[in-house]
Amino acid sequence: MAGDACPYVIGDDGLGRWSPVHADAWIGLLDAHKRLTRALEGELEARHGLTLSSLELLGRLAAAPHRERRISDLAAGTGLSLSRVSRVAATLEGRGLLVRRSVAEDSRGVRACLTDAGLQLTRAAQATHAAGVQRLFFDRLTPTQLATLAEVFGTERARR
Amino acid sequence: MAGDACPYVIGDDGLGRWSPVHADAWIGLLDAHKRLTRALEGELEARHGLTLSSLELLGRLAAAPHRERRISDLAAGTGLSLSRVSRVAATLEGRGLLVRRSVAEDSRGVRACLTDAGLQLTRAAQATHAAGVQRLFFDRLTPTQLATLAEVFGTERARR
DNA sequence: CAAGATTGAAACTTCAATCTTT
DNA sequence: AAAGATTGAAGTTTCAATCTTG
Repeated sequence: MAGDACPYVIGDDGLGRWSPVHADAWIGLLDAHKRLTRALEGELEARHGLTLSSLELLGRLAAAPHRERRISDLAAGTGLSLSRVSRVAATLEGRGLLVRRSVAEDSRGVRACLTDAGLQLTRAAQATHAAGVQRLFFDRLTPTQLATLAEVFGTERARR
Repeated sequence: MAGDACPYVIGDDGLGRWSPVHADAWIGLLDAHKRLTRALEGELEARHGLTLSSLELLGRLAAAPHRERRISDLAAGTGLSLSRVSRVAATLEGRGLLVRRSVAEDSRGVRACLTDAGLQLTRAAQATHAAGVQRLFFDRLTPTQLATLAEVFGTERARR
């Protein structure tokens, strides 16, 4: 807890309140995330018919050796649940963007294999997405701000 | 999994790959948001049976004069859709945390009125939530980092 | 029994009617 | 016709079986 300047106070009306700085940082973070993901997801959906989850999966496949990965590896790598990966993969397979094949050494396993059409769409969607992130996020940061964000959230990535 | 191969960049072709700083800032932001909301929502659900959306609504009611607000005001204030507010309000009414009554001057309108039980639960849940944000977010930031985050995301709040 | 994957049921959210009132 | 609110249908995600294989 904070020592002297307790940023959180239970007011007379029973409401929790933060200092302006704390509110800007926390609520602003939530709002920014909402705005960014909505805009990026909308762009992706409109131009390529993909959700962010789909692109995350496709991107992992495109970067993988042989452009294929086990379902469980995808789940662990993305932080998505196993059932969700299974369902997204089923949808993408229905669109011909990937094919599911069994794993030779372990008959329980299933590997998702990116098709040529899938790779093509993935590249296009990644270009759209990267441009969007640049425009909506990076372009609005000063070099100093960017460095601080990387410092704060970089530890987040190292954790995984 | 291919080291830190990032699913959001174009990848092996060498096109548009982000620097480590950019990747830390953007992907770390997404990961941090996911981790924080999951932890906070889980805590809130386990201890009070509330979602973040529910608490946001209840919090607005607790802060409002007479502890009541119109459905449409709640929607506008929280950024949630009207139908979502309507459904969340129905659930909360079913639990006896609020009551819906008509608006005197405008028979189309409905106001959500916090009950005593609702106020009590709201205060408890807000204390839990605030403590969680403090512990999981603020406590991990230096004053300088906090100031920068407020600077970056504060403009986000001013926009609304 | 444990692990990999899939599926059904349920929760949450949004979109598009729908209904009532202004 | 426009605004406030609700509801039905559909999409997304999670949880809890379920099935198969090790």
